[in-house]
Amino acid sequence: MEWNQLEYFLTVARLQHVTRAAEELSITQPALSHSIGKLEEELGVSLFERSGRNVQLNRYGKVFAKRVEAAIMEIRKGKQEIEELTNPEIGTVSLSFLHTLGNEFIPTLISSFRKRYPNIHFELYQGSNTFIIQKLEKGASDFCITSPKFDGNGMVWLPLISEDLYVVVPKGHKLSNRREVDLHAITEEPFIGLNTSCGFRSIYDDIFQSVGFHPKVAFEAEDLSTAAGFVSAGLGVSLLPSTAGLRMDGTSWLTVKKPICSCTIGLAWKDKRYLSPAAKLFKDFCSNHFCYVSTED
DNA sequence: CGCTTGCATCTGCTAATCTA
DNA sequence: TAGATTAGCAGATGCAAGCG
Repeated sequence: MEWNQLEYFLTVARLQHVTRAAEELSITQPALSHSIGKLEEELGVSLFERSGRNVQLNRYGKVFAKRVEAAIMEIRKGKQEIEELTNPEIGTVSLSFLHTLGNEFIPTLISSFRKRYPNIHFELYQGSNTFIIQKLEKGASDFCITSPKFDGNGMVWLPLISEDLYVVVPKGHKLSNRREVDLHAITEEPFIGLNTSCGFRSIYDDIFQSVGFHPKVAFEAEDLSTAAGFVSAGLGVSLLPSTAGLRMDGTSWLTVKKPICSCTIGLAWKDKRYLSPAAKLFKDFCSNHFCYVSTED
């Protein structure tokens, strides 16, 4: 059974006229008649009711036509999907990212990219560090944008930008009038931390370990904005990046004089996994767009 | 192992024939 | 007489065997 036999069959079924079907298919009428005959022979049943010059689908033909139509539609859809995936101009990039990057960083990045490649679309997933890394591991995302750096298990991580971290205190706190402080200034303060599902947790753990003390954790929040909200409510102090949306009323942001506190946001992907041309374009775009950071690392 | 050759099969053509 | 079917032919393609 050949693809063209099925197309010939559907054309005759649609037009109910062998000669007109042959004209539409740009073959001779006998060739079409022969092809239909061979198909019927292979199936072991007649597909058409022939009365004189009229050809009409019989009940076998109707059943078969329904299935052939569905199969041809599926194959066409498959071809189209592959075309979309492999054509960089009309492809899709699947990207997962941390909650806190959704306010400004990701929209700005995607907006810049789409100015250059307007026909490339994005599938976006937003969640905790654990969630987005799982998405990448399972192949549900082409990339994830996260912090801190993670590698191993066949992952590649490209640093994009570095963000300074600030000591955040409630307005009216004894430190709130200071512009900068040493990290040791919050040794005895109730600290609003983050739970381990948040990637940022390991960043401040490393920083506190490097300075030789552990903060007195009062609460562990799920994400950065919740932590900022707790500080705003006067429940403690925290150490946070100056990400858009975190600078709430009722908080003061103090530069950390010692040690240098920063975090790097990067793009991660699986090294050996196939990347569509559209995904490669996005990776190259990120690499060029943020090259000043990449070259520093 | 790779290239060539010959046979078999398939597809589509024209011409002839059949049928309503 | 128009349109469908059949017969026979040519070209294209696939496959297996033979050869270097």
